[in-house]
Amino acid sequence: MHLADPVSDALASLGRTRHFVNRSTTAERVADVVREEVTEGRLRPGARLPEQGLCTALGVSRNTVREALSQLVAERVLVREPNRGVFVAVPGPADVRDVYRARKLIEPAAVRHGEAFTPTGVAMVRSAVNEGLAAAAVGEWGGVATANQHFHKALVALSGSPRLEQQMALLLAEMRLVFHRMPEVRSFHEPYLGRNDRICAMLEAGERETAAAEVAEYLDAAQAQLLAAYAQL
Amino acid sequence: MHLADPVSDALASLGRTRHFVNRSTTAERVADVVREEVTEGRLRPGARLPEQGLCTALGVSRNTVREALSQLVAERVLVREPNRGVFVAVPGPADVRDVYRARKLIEPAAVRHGEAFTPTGVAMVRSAVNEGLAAAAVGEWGGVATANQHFHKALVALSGSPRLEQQMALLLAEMRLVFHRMPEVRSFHEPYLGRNDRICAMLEAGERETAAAEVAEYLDAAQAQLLAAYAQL
DNA sequence: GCATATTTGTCCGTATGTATA
DNA sequence: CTATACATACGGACAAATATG
Repeated sequence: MHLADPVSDALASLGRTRHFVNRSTTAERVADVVREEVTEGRLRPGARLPEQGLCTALGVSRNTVREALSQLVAERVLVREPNRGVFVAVPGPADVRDVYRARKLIEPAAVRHGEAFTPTGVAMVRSAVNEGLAAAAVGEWGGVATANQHFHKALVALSGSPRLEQQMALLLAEMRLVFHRMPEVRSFHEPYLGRNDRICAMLEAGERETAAAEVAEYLDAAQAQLLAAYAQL
Repeated sequence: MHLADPVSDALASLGRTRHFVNRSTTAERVADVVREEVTEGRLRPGARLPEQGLCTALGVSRNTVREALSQLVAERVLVREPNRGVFVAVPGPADVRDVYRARKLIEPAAVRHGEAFTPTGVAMVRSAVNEGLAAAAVGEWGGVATANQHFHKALVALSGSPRLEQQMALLLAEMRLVFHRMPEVRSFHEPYLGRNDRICAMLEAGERETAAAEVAEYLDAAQAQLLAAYAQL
């Protein structure tokens, strides 16, 4: 089975640890495994996930698999086509536009009015910026992409709202699917390293208003670049 | 069973319609029924939902029930306590604060910068305002509460983002649980009818900035009133 | 266009671990 | 502490929908 290989590599023991560490349910662990397979790009957008295949690969029952898949469908990582199965989501231009519509409301607002604008909060932003610079220095473009997500996650964390952070996590997970559809991931994030640094410096200087405006402009540019890439696809 | 009565009243036929109208899966329909039972207040916060009881009441299998319950847990309508079962969520003061934290970022931003600020979008807001006034005129305070939710839903719809609208729907569902914990629901929404009308008038006049500021103040007042009510509880 | 095989959606029975009276 | 109730997870079964030859 074409998808059994990467999946079975990544888990080895799901039911085995059940008796020792029952820190979560089996379905949750299955969902975690599949989610990581998707976000890491080993399961590409459009890939089919047959229930039976996952059962044998993961060594769990079909009921458990179905529960995990339902959860991931709710997270928009997978989509369910009735009586046909579940597939890795394939975000189109309309999805990109809507994700950025939501981000352009949430991120600047969190920067501008967030209640968690504290030294530690800003330090988290700085940490993400440095993580990106370090990854770029050694040419790890996958690491740059991850650091970029941490950057935007840290921006929303300035809101101080766990619910908004969770929503942002879903939007960023969708963004990973968008990037996995593109051929040139390496060069995409690099231009934004400098912008991240500048925005972070504004935050460290307490200039929230200008930082928020810069974030909005940043998101506009990123969206335009992505849609342009989609057009040539 | 103490919870079988209201549930069994509300459905009558779940599996029966399966052969005729298969518009959605059984799990989805079960989730819809339970969600409505909760939002309508027939299942109160803290109520327990035993899987077996739901099975017999709804005439579906445990697998289907578990799938539906998982979905509602993801929506924060229910909470799962490992190996103990699922319960209707009991939002505390911290939840109220966080829901309003998120709303105070999203709603004013949607009013201020939303891409769907159109005559039809504003008309939806006006429609919700009128719905509330009509319900209040005949003393239907439950209808006033529902109309109020439609009002805030319409505000976020001005963003033009389906994803933000869905997120808002989750937040409003949590708010219903908050209201169901309070004894005086009737009088709570009434003072806001006038504010809704004023905000709508500002939108109709194109004064988005002042409307957004008014929405922010509105939300602050509502949060304070709710937390005060929680303190005397 | 039709017959067949595959997969989903759903149900049932059962075993085991956990929490509570 | 025992016993009961329940959640968790498994495996098997079948009809219906879909895909395939």
